[in-house]
Amino acid sequence: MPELPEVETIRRDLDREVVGKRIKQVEATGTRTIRRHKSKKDFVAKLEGRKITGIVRRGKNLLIKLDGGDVLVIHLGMSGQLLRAKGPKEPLAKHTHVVITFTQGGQLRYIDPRTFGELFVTALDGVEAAVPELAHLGFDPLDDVMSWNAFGARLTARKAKLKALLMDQKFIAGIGNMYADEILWAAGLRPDRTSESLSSQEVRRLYRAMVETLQDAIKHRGSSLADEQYRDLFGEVGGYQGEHKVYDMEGKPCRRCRTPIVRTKAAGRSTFFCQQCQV
DNA sequence: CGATCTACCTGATGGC
DNA sequence: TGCCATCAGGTAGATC
Repeated sequence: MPELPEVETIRRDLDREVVGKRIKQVEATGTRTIRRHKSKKDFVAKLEGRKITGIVRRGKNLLIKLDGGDVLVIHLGMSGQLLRAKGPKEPLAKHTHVVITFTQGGQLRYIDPRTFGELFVTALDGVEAAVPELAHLGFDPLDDVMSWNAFGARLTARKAKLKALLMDQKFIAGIGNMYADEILWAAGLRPDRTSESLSSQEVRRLYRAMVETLQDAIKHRGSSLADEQYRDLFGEVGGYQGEHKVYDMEGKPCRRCRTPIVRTKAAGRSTFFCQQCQV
């Protein structure tokens, strides 16, 4: 569910809310969410007593830096939520898998119905190389600013369909199914265009569309769809779903040309686009 | 190398 | 009201 704008929104919330706090107690229910650890005990022991010193985002991953040299890596998968709770008296939501209680009071809770997400603690030193998912990440569309020429060269080096390429974390880090569609609409490019077929003008349009769409989505604190599964740290829904031009808009008139938005499959995923003004 | 499928899970939705 | 199929924001791994 959560893509770059949602993860970045949570990162900023965590930056304000938990940095500087010390972990008093950790409860983990079940083992699937912490599957990289050999035991629940091992996971808990690496967290208890540690102070949170900073929060970094790498693609869709959150890195919670701890004093003592470790880092808590969190990926929310399709349905993961990080929620702040005032204390243990607040009722536990169904599918709560990890509860972190701070010495200063308050809790951080991890909820995940589908359990595709995970949490693990590892050494901060060399983490980007040691964890394959981080080591293989491509450039960050917002942090790693590059020239249109450089972006075009990367596109030409790969000969993939644009939709698949935008979602490929090894190429660009952080874009998923929903924002890939929104970016391609903003760029006026069909999802099945191949990356090496773009004119220099189209390369510029794609780059601008990518940066502006993601920045705009962060400004609106991300997208919560009909199920309102995505929530920020405080349990609030995002606002960018109201700005969607194509995603989940099958049959609705295109905002540029009034042609009904169509739904297809691309890269194995539901894909929405305008047949008229995406070329 | 890229494209396509499967698996991992629970829950919501729509057709009958 | 129930049952079944399908779909869902992600990703890794197998296969062609």
